[in-house]
Amino acid sequence: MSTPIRTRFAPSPTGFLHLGGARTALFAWAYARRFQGTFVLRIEDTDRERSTQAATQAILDSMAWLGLSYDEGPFYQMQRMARYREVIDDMLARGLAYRCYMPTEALDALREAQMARGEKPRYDGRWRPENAAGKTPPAGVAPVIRFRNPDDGAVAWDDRVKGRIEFANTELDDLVIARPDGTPTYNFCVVVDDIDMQITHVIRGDDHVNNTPRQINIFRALGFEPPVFAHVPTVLGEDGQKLSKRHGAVSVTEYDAAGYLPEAMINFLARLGWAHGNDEVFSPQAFCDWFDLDAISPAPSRFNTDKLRWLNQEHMKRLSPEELGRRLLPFLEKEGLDVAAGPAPGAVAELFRERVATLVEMAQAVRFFYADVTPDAALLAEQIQPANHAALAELFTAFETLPWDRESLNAALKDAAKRHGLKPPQIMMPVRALVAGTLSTPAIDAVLVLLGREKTLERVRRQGSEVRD
RNA sequence: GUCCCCAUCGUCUAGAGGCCUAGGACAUCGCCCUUUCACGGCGGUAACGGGGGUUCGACUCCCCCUGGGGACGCCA
Repeated sequence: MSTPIRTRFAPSPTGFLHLGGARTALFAWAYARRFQGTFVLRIEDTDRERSTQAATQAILDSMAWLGLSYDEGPFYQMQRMARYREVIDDMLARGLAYRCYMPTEALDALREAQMARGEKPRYDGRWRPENAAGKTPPAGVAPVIRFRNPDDGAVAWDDRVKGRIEFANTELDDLVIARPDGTPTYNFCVVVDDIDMQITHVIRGDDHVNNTPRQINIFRALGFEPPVFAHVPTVLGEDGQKLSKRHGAVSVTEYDAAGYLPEAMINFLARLGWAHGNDEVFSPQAFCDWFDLDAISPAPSRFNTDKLRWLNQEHMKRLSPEELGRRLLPFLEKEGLDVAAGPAPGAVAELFRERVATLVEMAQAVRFFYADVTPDAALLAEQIQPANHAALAELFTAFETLPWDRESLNAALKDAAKRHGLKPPQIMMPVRALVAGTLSTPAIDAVLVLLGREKTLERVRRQGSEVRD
């Protein structure tokens, strides 16, 4: 019996949850689900300047929308201060950490000088106990606390997605684990939290690989073996550049608002850097059943809207009409439509799901079922001409009494055309223009059935009054 | 600058030394279906960055180059 798996997602609430973060969360969540493990949510809010409650809420909302449910948490690092101080005091007492009185200006100058010499900028250890003997702390400088990193040897780990990675300890310096005001810093909190929360697998963005050796050193100093690490590659924008605001939508909530289905989003994000043979369209459940760390590609991948749109349509096609209608409902309301005044959203959605890629597009396309349309005058003039006046007039009269079903409507449409020597489109297109205000609709008989006799007659009579003259 | 990582069609990817005449998907192009727009069906264009090894045999393993990305904070 192997130890139960515990993964975590640890965002810092300094902004919305972006696509890269969402995919990282997805992988950590799926891995826990796959092996009946525990998924922990931890909010890393030690940066008081930039952390906001609004950002925390946005992250929570995004995860809820995607269905990434957590088993423990959310834990907030700001509420764990006492614990961090306890560990820091212990490290100080055991000589694993020390106070450094170097002013930030001096540090900046040091770094600049090192860069100028072509060296990697890093702290020189001047306040290490062995170097500081005899030095008196300058007055008025509140010290930071630094972790005493090993001087030699190497730190290595077998990354589950990147393979073996090794860093020489000489590349690392003594990092600050507590600021002058006593608040602990990221690399330190992460280690204490991962130990306390018994995290077995750290799945995070690969912008953290450089932090990993430092964290491993802290784990060991504290007497713990580090967890398994899996660094997932970056999600780039469509242009191959790092994701940023100028790429348009980068927040997952924007995809919710744009009418994407969460299951499509999960499907898309999952396929970025991961594959299960040639499977392209699958459910969140299937993903959890198939997912494993070793199958993650080590290379960064680009976001692709075309593929997301295609996947979204595929998932819309897989939903039952009723369910799709339920998903569509809020978008109809957002369009300002009175849903009660028209056909059931499910019936409409079933008719339109093969022609649009998002729920927003669908809500816009089905607008004419729920609100009056004012066809463009030029469109009407183009569609309604002397040649089809008589046929249309005859058809509209038939509309008053024929059984209101597809078969009857279709027959009436064709008969009217035939009797006047017209081709079916010559009669169907004007009807489309009249009732929908556009020439591009599903089969017109199906549209009319849903629209209903009353509204149909109302529209053809009012808009097409000239036909009867 | 230093360190770390990465490298298959335009894009996402399959590929664990012979199964590769490199497969799938999106996008794109053509044809078919069609009462519009879609959907769907069929077909096409399109890739192993370069150079060295290792091997009977490299997309697959090793090295170098090139090209990308990331890190170097009292941010996370």
